[in-house]
Amino acid sequence: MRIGQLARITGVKSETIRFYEREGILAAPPRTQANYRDYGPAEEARLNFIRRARDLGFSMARIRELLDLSDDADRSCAGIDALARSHLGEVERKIASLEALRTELGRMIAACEQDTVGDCRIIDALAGTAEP
Amino acid sequence: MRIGQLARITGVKSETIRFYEREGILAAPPRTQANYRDYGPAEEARLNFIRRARDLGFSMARIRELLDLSDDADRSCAGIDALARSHLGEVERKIASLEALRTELGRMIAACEQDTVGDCRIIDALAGTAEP
DNA sequence: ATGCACCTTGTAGTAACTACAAGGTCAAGC
DNA sequence: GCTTGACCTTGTAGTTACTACAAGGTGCAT
Repeated sequence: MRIGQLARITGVKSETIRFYEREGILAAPPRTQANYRDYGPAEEARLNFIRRARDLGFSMARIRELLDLSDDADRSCAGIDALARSHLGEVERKIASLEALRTELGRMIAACEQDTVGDCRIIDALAGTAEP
Repeated sequence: MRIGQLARITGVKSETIRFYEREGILAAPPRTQANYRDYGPAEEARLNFIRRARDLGFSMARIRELLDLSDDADRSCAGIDALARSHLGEVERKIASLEALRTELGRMIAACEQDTVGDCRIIDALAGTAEP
């Protein structure tokens, strides 16, 4: 598959795909005899992963770490464990925040259905005590 | 509370707080007689909201919309409903992605505990079919 | 043989910060 | 009373993660 089709399928612009390749987050694919990048389903999956992880607010550095978990098959369990645990913590915090937001949005929609506007506590949904 | 303390409490730099004020996402607070910005708990909550929403990958534009839901008390239920529903959809998609990621990270940690490295399917966790 | 998708390198724009400089005010501590 | 640190302003410039476009070239289908 060429870059244009991969771009259409994943919703990532061709230029962004080449950018990811330059950044080393997406390996340089084989080339056709015409020097076109030739992508397969593995690259498609990896690109979808990157795009979704970015959408979830993970930085490129963090995504690189996550991808390393995937790439370094011959890695020590201790290393994998520590990194996976740290990512798991971040993921769980994000889930908790999003669930609070979901609850509040659901509450507002329900109130609207009964035509009782109600007060909006959407800020409170995410405004728990701060910790970086 | 002055800007420095708010910055310490929320983990948002003073310069970023002023930036949010310039951008109109955080209202200009009252000033002390010394012309210092004077923040209260409401601003703290709003700032925590903004910071967390950014961390979850919401754009400033999207955050502005969410805050509008909170600010415009005298808004039509139809308008609130449509906007809340659209945000709810995005939130639910994000939760689903994060839950897949959580499951896979948990699986890797569990495998490591038994010293059976196992294969990493972390990419598959987020690489479902694409839709922008 | 025309047009479109691809190739390269390079520059520049965007969003959302982040940093720092210059020049000034305010108030607490020595 | 004077220094020090936190604040004020305006302004410029750097960072990350793209996004866009230009110039000049290749491959290939119609």
